[in-house]
Amino acid sequence: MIIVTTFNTYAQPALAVDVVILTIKASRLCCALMRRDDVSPGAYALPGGFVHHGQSLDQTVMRVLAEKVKLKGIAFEQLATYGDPARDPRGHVVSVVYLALAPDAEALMFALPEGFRLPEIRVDWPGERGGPASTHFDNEALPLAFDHASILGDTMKRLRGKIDYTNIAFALLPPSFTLRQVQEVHEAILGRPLLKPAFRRKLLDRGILQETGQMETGGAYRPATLYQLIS
Amino acid sequence: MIIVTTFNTYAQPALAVDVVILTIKASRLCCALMRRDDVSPGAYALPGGFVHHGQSLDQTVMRVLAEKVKLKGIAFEQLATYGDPARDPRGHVVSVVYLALAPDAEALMFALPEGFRLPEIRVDWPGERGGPASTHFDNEALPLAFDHASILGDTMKRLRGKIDYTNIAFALLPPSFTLRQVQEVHEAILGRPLLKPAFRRKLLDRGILQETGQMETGGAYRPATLYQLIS
DNA sequence: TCAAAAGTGTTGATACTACACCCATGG
DNA sequence: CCATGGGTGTAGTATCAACACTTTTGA
Repeated sequence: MIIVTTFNTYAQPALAVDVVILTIKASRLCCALMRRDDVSPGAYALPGGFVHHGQSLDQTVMRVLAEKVKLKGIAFEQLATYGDPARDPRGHVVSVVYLALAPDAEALMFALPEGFRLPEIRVDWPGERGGPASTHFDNEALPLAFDHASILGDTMKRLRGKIDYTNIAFALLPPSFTLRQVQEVHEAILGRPLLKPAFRRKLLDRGILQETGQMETGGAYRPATLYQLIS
Repeated sequence: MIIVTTFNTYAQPALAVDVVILTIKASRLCCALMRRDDVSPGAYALPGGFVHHGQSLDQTVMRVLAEKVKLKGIAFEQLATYGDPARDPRGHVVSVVYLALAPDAEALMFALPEGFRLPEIRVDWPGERGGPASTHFDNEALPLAFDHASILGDTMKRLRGKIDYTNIAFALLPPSFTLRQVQEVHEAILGRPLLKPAFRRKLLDRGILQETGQMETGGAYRPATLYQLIS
Protein backbone atom coordinates (compact mmCIF):
# COMPACT_ATOMS: atom_id res chain seq x y z
CA MET A 1 0.00 0.00 0.00
CA ILE A 2 1.91 3.04 -1.22
CA ILE A 3 0.99 6.65 -1.58
CA VAL A 4 2.80 8.85 -4.05
CA THR A 5 2.46 12.59 -3.75
CA THR A 6 4.65 15.60 -4.17
CA PHE A 7 4.82 16.23 -0.46
CA ASN A 8 4.31 12.86 1.19
CA THR A 9 6.28 9.77 0.36
CA TYR A 10 5.31 7.59 3.30
CA ALA A 11 3.30 4.40 2.94
CA GLN A 12 -0.12 5.20 4.35
CA PRO A 13 -3.14 3.27 5.58
CA ALA A 14 -6.32 3.21 3.49
CA LEU A 15 -9.05 5.66 4.47
CA ALA A 16 -12.71 4.69 4.71
CA VAL A 17 -15.99 5.97 6.04
CA ASP A 18 -18.38 3.75 8.02
CA VAL A 19 -21.95 4.78 8.75
CA VAL A 20 -24.04 3.84 11.77
CA ILE A 21 -27.58 4.12 10.40
CA LEU A 22 -30.07 4.19 13.24
CA THR A 23 -33.82 4.05 13.32
CA ILE A 24 -36.58 3.24 15.80
CA LYS A 25 -38.40 0.00 14.97
CA ALA A 26 -41.14 -1.17 17.34
CA SER A 27 -39.83 1.14 20.07
CA ARG A 28 -36.36 -0.37 19.79
CA LEU A 29 -33.20 1.31 18.56
CA CYS A 30 -31.98 -0.57 15.49
CA CYS A 31 -28.97 -0.29 13.21
CA ALA A 32 -28.57 -1.17 9.53
CA LEU A 33 -25.92 -3.87 9.13
CA MET A 34 -24.58 -5.61 6.06
CA ARG A 35 -23.70 -9.25 5.82
CA ARG A 36 -19.97 -9.63 5.25
CA ASP A 37 -19.18 -13.26 4.55
CA ASP A 38 -16.07 -12.08 2.76
CA VAL A 39 -14.57 -11.03 6.07
CA SER A 40 -15.94 -13.68 8.40
CA PRO A 41 -18.76 -16.13 7.61
CA GLY A 42 -22.06 -14.96 9.08
CA ALA A 43 -20.63 -11.71 10.37
CA TYR A 44 -22.31 -8.34 9.94
CA ALA A 45 -20.71 -4.93 9.61
CA LEU A 46 -21.54 -1.26 9.22
CA PRO A 47 -21.93 -0.12 5.62
CA GLY A 48 -18.95 1.88 4.47
CA GLY A 49 -16.75 2.87 1.59
CA PHE A 50 -13.34 4.22 0.77
CA VAL A 51 -12.73 7.96 0.63
CA HIS A 52 -11.84 8.96 -2.93
CA HIS A 53 -9.23 11.59 -3.65
CA GLY A 54 -10.90 14.98 -4.08
CA GLN A 55 -14.09 13.99 -2.30
CA SER A 56 -14.98 15.33 1.12
CA LEU A 57 -15.95 13.03 3.98
CA ASP A 58 -19.54 14.28 3.78
CA GLN A 59 -19.65 13.46 0.09
CA THR A 60 -18.33 10.00 0.85
CA VAL A 61 -21.04 9.46 3.46
CA MET A 62 -23.71 10.52 0.98
CA ARG A 63 -22.22 8.18 -1.62
CA VAL A 64 -22.29 5.27 0.84
CA LEU A 65 -25.88 6.06 1.84
CA ALA A 66 -26.96 6.28 -1.79
CA GLU A 67 -25.08 3.26 -3.11
CA LYS A 68 -25.30 0.84 -0.22
CA VAL A 69 -28.67 1.53 1.34
CA LYS A 70 -30.46 3.56 -1.36
CA LEU A 71 -31.14 6.44 1.03
CA LYS A 72 -31.10 10.15 0.30
CA GLY A 73 -31.51 13.28 2.34
CA ILE A 74 -31.16 11.92 5.85
CA ALA A 75 -29.28 13.71 8.61
CA PHE A 76 -25.79 12.59 9.59
CA GLU A 77 -22.92 13.77 11.75
CA GLN A 78 -19.38 12.67 12.48
CA LEU A 79 -18.68 10.46 15.46
CA ALA A 80 -15.03 9.43 15.67
CA THR A 81 -12.14 7.92 13.76
CA TYR A 82 -10.69 4.47 14.36
CA GLY A 83 -7.18 3.70 13.24
CA ASP A 84 -5.80 0.62 14.96
CA PRO A 85 -3.71 -1.27 12.34
CA ALA A 86 -5.24 -4.57 13.50
CA ARG A 87 -8.89 -3.52 13.31
CA ASP A 88 -9.27 -4.89 9.77
CA PRO A 89 -7.64 -8.29 9.20
CA ARG A 90 -7.15 -7.52 5.50
CA GLY A 91 -4.90 -4.53 6.05
CA HIS A 92 -4.55 -1.18 7.73
CA VAL A 93 -7.76 0.79 7.21
CA VAL A 94 -8.54 3.99 9.10
CA SER A 95 -12.30 4.55 9.36
CA VAL A 96 -14.09 7.81 10.00
CA VAL A 97 -17.40 6.78 11.54
CA TYR A 98 -20.58 8.75 10.96
CA LEU A 99 -23.98 8.57 12.59
CA ALA A 100 -27.02 8.74 10.29
CA LEU A 101 -30.55 8.92 11.61
CA ALA A 102 -33.49 7.56 9.61
CA PRO A 103 -36.92 8.86 10.64
CA ASP A 104 -38.90 6.04 9.09
CA ALA A 105 -38.01 2.44 9.89
CA GLU A 106 -40.48 1.07 7.34
CA ALA A 107 -38.97 3.12 4.51
CA LEU A 108 -35.49 2.12 5.62
CA MET A 109 -36.35 -1.60 5.64
CA PHE A 110 -37.87 -1.21 2.19
CA ALA A 111 -34.79 0.58 0.90
CA LEU A 112 -32.23 -1.85 2.29
CA PRO A 113 -30.79 -4.19 -0.37
CA GLU A 114 -30.37 -7.93 -0.05
CA GLY A 115 -27.90 -8.94 2.65
CA PHE A 116 -28.88 -6.19 5.05
CA ARG A 117 -30.48 -6.65 8.45
CA LEU A 118 -31.92 -4.11 10.88
CA PRO A 119 -31.13 -5.62 14.31
CA GLU A 120 -31.74 -4.07 17.69
CA ILE A 121 -28.76 -2.57 19.51
CA ARG A 122 -28.25 -3.67 23.11
CA VAL A 123 -25.82 -2.42 25.69
CA ASP A 124 -24.92 -4.49 28.71
CA TRP A 125 -23.26 -1.67 30.59
CA PRO A 126 -25.28 0.60 32.83
CA GLY A 127 -25.55 4.36 33.15
CA GLU A 128 -22.37 6.32 32.70
CA ARG A 129 -19.99 3.54 31.85
CA GLY A 130 -19.08 2.44 28.37
CA GLY A 131 -18.12 -0.70 26.52
CA PRO A 132 -19.05 -2.64 23.40
CA ALA A 133 -22.63 -3.03 22.22
CA SER A 134 -24.25 -6.13 20.73
CA THR A 135 -26.90 -6.54 18.05
CA HIS A 136 -29.87 -8.89 18.12
CA PHE A 137 -32.25 -9.92 15.35
CA ASP A 138 -35.28 -12.01 16.29
CA ASN A 139 -33.70 -12.59 19.70
CA GLU A 140 -30.61 -14.03 18.11
CA ALA A 141 -27.24 -12.31 18.45
CA LEU A 142 -25.66 -11.09 15.21
CA PRO A 143 -21.86 -11.35 15.32
CA LEU A 144 -20.16 -8.10 14.39
CA ALA A 145 -17.09 -7.87 12.17
CA PHE A 146 -13.99 -5.72 12.73
CA ASP A 147 -14.18 -3.42 15.78
CA HIS A 148 -17.80 -2.58 15.05
CA ALA A 149 -19.12 -3.79 18.41
CA SER A 150 -16.82 -1.32 20.07
CA ILE A 151 -17.84 1.41 17.61
CA LEU A 152 -21.52 0.79 18.33
CA GLY A 153 -20.79 1.00 22.05
CA ASP A 154 -19.05 4.34 21.63
CA THR A 155 -21.95 5.50 19.47
CA MET A 156 -24.48 4.64 22.15
CA LYS A 157 -22.48 6.45 24.78
CA ARG A 158 -22.27 9.54 22.60
CA LEU A 159 -25.98 9.40 21.77
CA ARG A 160 -26.92 9.10 25.43
CA GLY A 161 -24.72 12.02 26.30
CA LYS A 162 -26.09 14.29 23.59
CA ILE A 163 -29.77 13.47 23.50
CA ASP A 164 -30.74 15.74 26.39
CA TYR A 165 -29.35 18.96 25.01
CA THR A 166 -29.46 18.53 21.24
CA ASN A 167 -32.19 17.86 18.68
CA ILE A 168 -30.91 14.51 17.43
CA ALA A 169 -33.98 12.69 18.76
CA PHE A 170 -36.16 14.52 16.26
CA ALA A 171 -34.08 13.23 13.35
CA LEU A 172 -35.47 9.80 14.27
CA LEU A 173 -39.06 11.06 13.97
CA PRO A 174 -41.31 12.23 11.13
CA PRO A 175 -41.84 16.00 10.67
CA SER A 176 -44.83 15.99 12.99
CA PHE A 177 -44.99 13.75 16.02
CA THR A 178 -46.59 13.29 19.42
CA LEU A 179 -44.80 13.88 22.70
CA ARG A 180 -45.15 10.18 23.45
CA GLN A 181 -43.19 9.38 20.30
CA VAL A 182 -40.37 11.67 21.42
CA GLN A 183 -40.39 9.94 24.79
CA GLU A 184 -40.19 6.54 23.09
CA VAL A 185 -37.10 7.66 21.19
CA HIS A 186 -35.47 8.88 24.39
CA GLU A 187 -36.36 5.67 26.22
CA ALA A 188 -35.01 3.52 23.40
CA ILE A 189 -31.72 5.40 23.43
CA LEU A 190 -31.35 5.67 27.20
CA GLY A 191 -32.56 2.11 27.76
CA ARG A 192 -34.78 2.98 30.70
CA PRO A 193 -38.32 4.26 31.25
CA LEU A 194 -38.87 7.97 31.85
CA LEU A 195 -41.59 9.69 33.84
CA LYS A 196 -44.20 11.15 31.53
CA PRO A 197 -44.96 14.46 33.29
CA ALA A 198 -41.34 15.39 33.84
CA PHE A 199 -40.43 14.49 30.28
CA ARG A 200 -43.29 16.49 28.77
CA ARG A 201 -42.50 19.59 30.76
CA LYS A 202 -38.77 19.53 30.18
CA LEU A 203 -39.38 19.11 26.46
CA LEU A 204 -41.99 21.86 26.17
CA ASP A 205 -39.94 24.22 28.37
CA ARG A 206 -37.09 24.01 25.85
CA GLY A 207 -39.25 26.12 23.56
CA ILE A 208 -38.26 24.22 20.43
CA LEU A 209 -41.66 22.69 19.68
CA GLN A 210 -44.91 24.13 18.42
CA GLU A 211 -48.29 22.51 17.96
CA THR A 212 -49.24 21.81 14.38
CA GLY A 213 -52.91 22.26 15.20
CA GLN A 214 -53.51 18.73 14.03
CA MET A 215 -54.21 15.65 16.12
CA GLU A 216 -53.00 12.09 15.85
CA THR A 217 -55.32 9.97 13.70
CA GLY A 218 -55.96 6.27 13.43
CA GLY A 219 -55.03 5.38 16.99
CA ALA A 220 -57.47 3.95 19.43
CA TYR A 221 -58.31 6.00 22.53
CA ARG A 222 -57.70 9.68 23.03
CA PRO A 223 -55.78 11.32 20.15
CA ALA A 224 -52.58 13.18 21.00
CA THR A 225 -51.71 16.61 19.68
CA LEU A 226 -49.06 16.68 16.97
CA TYR A 227 -46.01 18.87 17.38
CA GLN A 228 -43.26 20.00 15.05
CA LEU A 229 -39.78 21.43 15.52
CA ILE A 230 -39.46 25.20 15.30
CA SER A 231 -36.62 25.93 12.92
CA MET B 1 -1.54 10.51 -5.36
CA ILE B 2 -2.19 6.80 -5.77
CA ILE B 3 -2.81 4.01 -3.33
CA VAL B 4 -2.02 0.44 -4.27
CA THR B 5 -3.48 -2.32 -2.15
CA THR B 6 -4.91 -5.74 -2.67
CA PHE B 7 -8.43 -4.58 -1.88
CA ASN B 8 -8.56 -0.91 -2.67
CA THR B 9 -7.56 0.55 -6.01
CA TYR B 10 -9.01 4.02 -5.63
CA ALA B 11 -6.86 7.12 -5.48
CA GLN B 12 -7.06 8.31 -1.90
CA PRO B 13 -6.32 11.49 0.04
CA ALA B 14 -3.30 11.62 2.33
CA LEU B 15 -3.95 11.02 6.02
CA ALA B 16 -2.45 13.16 8.77
CA VAL B 17 -2.79 13.87 12.45
CA ASP B 18 -2.83 17.40 13.85
CA VAL B 19 -2.46 18.12 17.54
CA VAL B 20 -3.94 21.02 19.49
CA ILE B 21 -1.50 21.33 22.39
CA LEU B 22 -3.03 23.46 25.13
CA THR B 23 -1.63 24.88 28.31
CA ILE B 24 -2.44 27.64 30.77
CA LYS B 25 0.07 30.50 30.67
CA ALA B 26 -0.53 33.51 32.94
CA SER B 27 -4.17 32.46 33.42
CA ARG B 28 -4.71 32.39 29.65
CA LEU B 29 -5.41 29.38 27.50
CA CYS B 30 -2.61 29.03 24.98
CA CYS B 31 -1.89 26.73 22.07
CA ALA B 32 1.43 25.55 20.60
CA LEU B 33 1.70 26.68 16.97
CA MET B 34 4.42 26.19 14.41
CA ARG B 35 5.54 28.76 11.90
CA ARG B 36 4.76 27.53 8.38
CA ASP B 37 6.30 29.89 5.87
CA ASP B 38 6.27 27.03 3.39
CA VAL B 39 2.48 27.24 3.23
CA SER B 40 1.91 30.95 3.62
CA PRO B 41 4.49 33.52 4.75
CA GLY B 42 4.09 34.37 8.43
CA ALA B 43 1.31 31.84 8.96
CA TYR B 44 1.16 29.47 11.90
CA ALA B 45 -0.33 26.00 12.08
CA LEU B 46 -0.94 23.12 14.44
CA PRO B 47 1.91 20.63 14.62
CA GLY B 48 1.09 17.45 12.78
CA GLY B 49 2.40 14.53 10.80
CA PHE B 50 1.34 11.90 8.33
CA VAL B 51 -0.03 8.59 9.54
CA HIS B 52 2.34 5.80 8.57
CA HIS B 53 1.09 2.44 7.43
CA GLY B 54 0.95 0.03 10.36
CA GLN B 55 0.96 2.77 13.00
CA SER B 56 -2.12 3.61 15.03
CA LEU B 57 -3.44 7.14 15.33
CA ASP B 58 -2.33 7.24 18.98
CA GLN B 59 1.17 6.20 17.98
CA THR B 60 1.19 8.93 15.37
CA VAL B 61 0.15 11.52 17.93
CA MET B 62 2.93 10.39 20.26
CA ARG B 63 5.41 10.55 17.38
CA VAL B 64 4.31 14.09 16.55
CA LEU B 65 4.54 15.15 20.18
CA ALA B 66 8.01 13.63 20.55
CA GLU B 67 9.46 14.84 17.23
CA LYS B 68 7.88 18.24 16.87
CA VAL B 69 7.59 19.53 20.39
CA LYS B 70 9.87 17.22 22.39
CA LEU B 71 7.10 16.26 24.76
CA LYS B 72 6.45 12.86 26.33
CA GLY B 73 3.77 11.41 28.55
CA ILE B 74 1.09 14.05 28.28
CA ALA B 75 -2.62 13.27 28.02
CA PHE B 76 -4.39 13.46 24.67
CA GLU B 77 -7.73 12.55 23.17
CA GLN B 78 -9.33 12.60 19.75
CA LEU B 79 -11.40 15.57 18.69
CA ALA B 80 -12.64 15.27 15.10
CA THR B 81 -11.56 14.60 11.53
CA TYR B 82 -11.45 17.21 8.77
CA GLY B 83 -11.54 16.13 5.17
CA ASP B 84 -12.48 18.95 2.86
CA PRO B 85 -10.40 18.55 -0.32
CA ALA B 86 -9.69 22.30 -0.36
CA ARG B 87 -8.49 22.61 3.24
CA ASP B 88 -4.82 22.18 2.25
CA PRO B 89 -3.77 24.12 -0.87
CA ARG B 90 -1.04 21.59 -1.63
CA GLY B 91 -3.39 18.64 -2.04
CA HIS B 92 -6.12 16.59 -0.44
CA VAL B 93 -5.14 15.83 3.15
CA VAL B 94 -7.55 14.39 5.69
CA SER B 95 -6.56 15.34 9.25
CA VAL B 96 -7.53 13.59 12.43
CA VAL B 97 -7.27 16.28 15.09
CA TYR B 98 -6.23 15.48 18.65
CA LEU B 99 -6.29 17.54 21.81
CA ALA B 100 -3.22 17.33 24.07
CA LEU B 101 -3.07 19.00 27.45
CA ALA B 102 0.22 20.15 28.95
CA PRO B 103 0.20 20.74 32.72
CA ASP B 104 3.25 22.97 32.81
CA ALA B 105 3.46 25.97 30.49
CA GLU B 106 7.06 26.70 31.50
CA ALA B 107 8.21 23.20 30.61
CA LEU B 108 6.29 23.37 27.34
CA MET B 109 7.87 26.68 26.36
CA PHE B 110 11.28 25.26 27.18
CA ALA B 111 10.60 22.15 25.11
CA LEU B 112 9.27 23.94 22.03
CA PRO B 113 11.83 24.10 19.20
CA GLU B 114 12.68 27.16 17.13
CA GLY B 115 9.77 28.42 15.06
CA PHE B 116 7.11 27.64 17.64
CA ARG B 117 4.95 30.15 19.47
CA LEU B 118 2.54 29.73 22.36
CA PRO B 119 -0.20 32.30 21.63
CA GLU B 120 -3.40 32.86 23.54
CA ILE B 121 -6.60 31.49 22.03
CA ARG B 122 -9.50 33.92 21.75
CA VAL B 123 -13.07 33.29 20.74
CA ASP B 124 -15.28 36.09 19.56
CA TRP B 125 -18.50 34.14 19.81
CA PRO B 126 -20.47 34.07 23.04
CA GLY B 127 -21.87 31.25 25.12
CA GLU B 128 -23.38 28.35 23.23
CA ARG B 129 -22.61 29.42 19.70
CA GLY B 130 -19.60 28.33 17.71
CA GLY B 131 -17.28 29.69 15.07
CA PRO B 132 -13.58 30.09 14.38
CA ALA B 133 -11.07 31.08 17.04
CA SER B 134 -8.13 33.42 16.70
CA THR B 135 -4.68 33.40 18.28
CA HIS B 136 -2.81 36.34 19.75
CA PHE B 137 0.82 36.67 20.79
CA ASP B 138 1.89 39.85 22.60
CA ASN B 139 -1.45 41.41 21.62
CA GLU B 140 -0.75 40.76 17.97
CA ALA B 141 -2.92 38.39 15.93
CA LEU B 142 -1.16 35.33 14.52
CA PRO B 143 -2.60 34.32 11.14
CA LEU B 144 -3.56 30.66 11.03
CA ALA B 145 -2.91 28.38 8.07
CA PHE B 146 -5.28 25.84 6.51
CA ASP B 147 -8.63 25.49 8.33
CA HIS B 148 -6.91 25.68 11.71
CA ALA B 149 -8.89 28.71 12.94
CA SER B 150 -12.04 26.70 12.43
CA ILE B 151 -10.48 23.66 14.12
CA LEU B 152 -9.49 25.75 17.14
CA GLY B 153 -13.03 27.09 17.33
CA ASP B 154 -14.47 23.59 17.31
CA THR B 155 -11.92 22.61 19.94
CA MET B 156 -12.98 25.43 22.23
CA LYS B 157 -16.62 24.53 21.86
CA ARG B 158 -15.89 20.92 22.72
CA LEU B 159 -13.71 21.88 25.69
CA ARG B 160 -16.41 24.18 27.06
CA GLY B 161 -18.98 21.47 26.71
CA LYS B 162 -16.92 18.80 28.44
CA ILE B 163 -15.17 20.68 31.20
CA ASP B 164 -18.06 20.53 33.66
CA TYR B 165 -18.50 16.78 33.72
CA THR B 166 -15.08 15.37 32.87
CA ASN B 167 -11.63 15.64 34.41
CA ILE B 168 -9.88 17.35 31.50
CA ALA B 169 -9.23 20.49 33.55
CA PHE B 170 -6.89 18.52 35.82
CA ALA B 171 -4.73 17.50 32.85
CA LEU B 172 -3.80 21.20 32.63
CA LEU B 173 -2.63 21.24 36.26
CA PRO B 174 0.25 19.67 38.19
CA PRO B 175 -0.45 16.58 40.32
CA SER B 176 -1.30 18.70 43.35
CA PHE B 177 -3.07 22.01 43.01
CA THR B 178 -5.22 24.52 44.82
CA LEU B 179 -8.91 25.03 44.19
CA ARG B 180 -8.15 28.51 42.91
CA GLN B 181 -5.93 26.99 40.23
CA VAL B 182 -8.74 24.73 39.10
CA GLN B 183 -11.02 27.73 38.95
CA GLU B 184 -8.47 29.63 36.86
CA VAL B 185 -8.40 26.77 34.36
CA HIS B 186 -12.18 26.76 34.13
CA GLU B 187 -12.30 30.53 33.75
CA ALA B 188 -9.63 30.48 31.02
CA ILE B 189 -11.58 27.87 29.08
CA LEU B 190 -15.04 29.32 29.60
CA GLY B 191 -13.84 32.88 29.08
CA ARG B 192 -15.81 34.32 31.97
CA PRO B 193 -15.39 34.73 35.73
CA LEU B 194 -16.97 32.19 38.06
CA LEU B 195 -18.24 32.64 41.59
CA LYS B 196 -15.79 31.22 44.08
CA PRO B 197 -18.16 29.64 46.63
CA ALA B 198 -20.32 27.92 44.03
CA PHE B 199 -17.29 26.65 42.17
CA ARG B 200 -15.60 25.27 45.30
CA ARG B 201 -18.68 23.44 46.47
CA LYS B 202 -19.57 21.96 43.09
CA LEU B 203 -16.02 20.73 42.70
CA LEU B 204 -15.72 19.25 46.19
CA ASP B 205 -19.19 17.69 45.96
CA ARG B 206 -18.06 15.69 42.92
CA GLY B 207 -15.98 13.64 45.34
CA ILE B 208 -13.02 13.33 42.99
CA LEU B 209 -10.57 15.37 45.05
CA GLN B 210 -8.74 14.70 48.29
CA GLU B 211 -6.52 16.92 50.37
CA THR B 212 -2.84 16.12 50.14
CA GLY B 213 -2.30 17.36 53.69
CA GLN B 214 0.16 19.89 52.32
CA MET B 215 -0.31 23.61 51.88
CA GLU B 216 0.69 25.94 49.10
CA THR B 217 4.15 27.44 49.69
CA GLY B 218 5.93 30.51 48.47
CA GLY B 219 2.83 32.59 47.86
CA ALA B 220 2.10 35.77 49.68
CA TYR B 221 -0.95 35.86 51.95
CA ARG B 222 -2.86 32.93 53.31
CA PRO B 223 -1.69 29.58 51.89
CA ALA B 224 -4.30 27.39 50.21
CA THR B 225 -4.66 23.68 50.84
CA LEU B 226 -3.36 21.45 48.09
CA TYR B 227 -5.63 18.83 46.57
CA GLN B 228 -5.04 15.89 44.28
CA LEU B 229 -7.28 13.77 42.03
CA ILE B 230 -8.49 10.49 43.50
CA SER B 231 -7.79 7.79 40.94
C1' DT C 1 -2.50 46.46 61.61
C1' DC C 2 -3.62 46.13 56.88
C1' DA C 3 -4.19 44.06 52.33
C1' DA C 4 -5.18 40.15 49.95
C1' DA C 5 -6.60 35.79 49.23
C1' DA C 6 -8.59 31.37 51.57
C1' DG C 7 -12.57 29.45 52.97
C1' DT C 8 -17.72 29.18 55.05
C1' DG C 9 -22.81 30.36 55.89
C1' DT C 10 -27.21 31.79 54.36
C1' DT C 11 -31.06 32.86 51.53
C1' DG C 12 -34.09 33.00 47.70
C1' DA C 13 -34.95 31.10 43.21
C1' DT C 14 -35.07 27.46 40.14
C1' DA C 15 -35.38 22.82 38.51
C1' DC C 16 -36.34 18.10 39.12
C1' DT C 17 -38.72 13.72 41.11
C1' DA C 18 -42.47 11.24 42.14
C1' DC C 19 -47.04 10.56 42.52
C1' DA C 20 -51.99 11.59 42.13
C1' DC C 21 -55.33 13.04 39.44
C1' DC C 22 -58.46 14.57 35.50
C1' DC C 23 -59.67 14.37 30.33
C1' DA C 24 -60.97 12.43 25.88
C1' DT C 25 -61.85 8.77 22.89
C1' DG C 26 -63.20 3.84 20.94
C1' DG C 27 -65.56 0.04 21.96
C1' DC D 1 -69.51 2.74 31.33
C1' DC D 2 -64.95 0.96 31.04
C1' DA D 3 -60.26 0.58 29.51
C1' DT D 4 -56.48 3.13 27.82
C1' DG D 5 -53.49 6.49 26.86
C1' DG D 6 -53.25 11.92 26.71
C1' DG D 7 -52.44 15.61 29.62
C1' DT D 8 -52.10 18.58 34.25
C1' DG D 9 -51.34 19.81 39.37
C1' DT D 10 -48.71 19.68 43.31
C1' DA D 11 -45.63 18.84 47.15
C1' DG D 12 -41.09 17.67 48.69
C1' DT D 13 -36.24 17.76 47.48
C1' DA D 14 -31.94 18.87 45.48
C1' DT D 15 -29.39 22.27 43.12
C1' DC D 16 -27.52 26.71 42.29
C1' DA D 17 -26.51 31.86 42.04
C1' DA D 18 -25.47 35.64 44.69
C1' DC D 19 -23.80 37.92 48.47
C1' DA D 20 -22.02 38.56 53.15
C1' DC D 21 -19.04 37.07 56.21
C1' DT D 22 -14.97 35.01 58.87
C1' DT D 23 -10.07 33.24 58.77
C1' DT D 24 -5.22 33.21 57.87
C1' DT D 25 -1.07 34.68 56.25
C1' DG D 26 3.03 38.16 54.64
C1' DA D 27 4.51 42.58 54.80
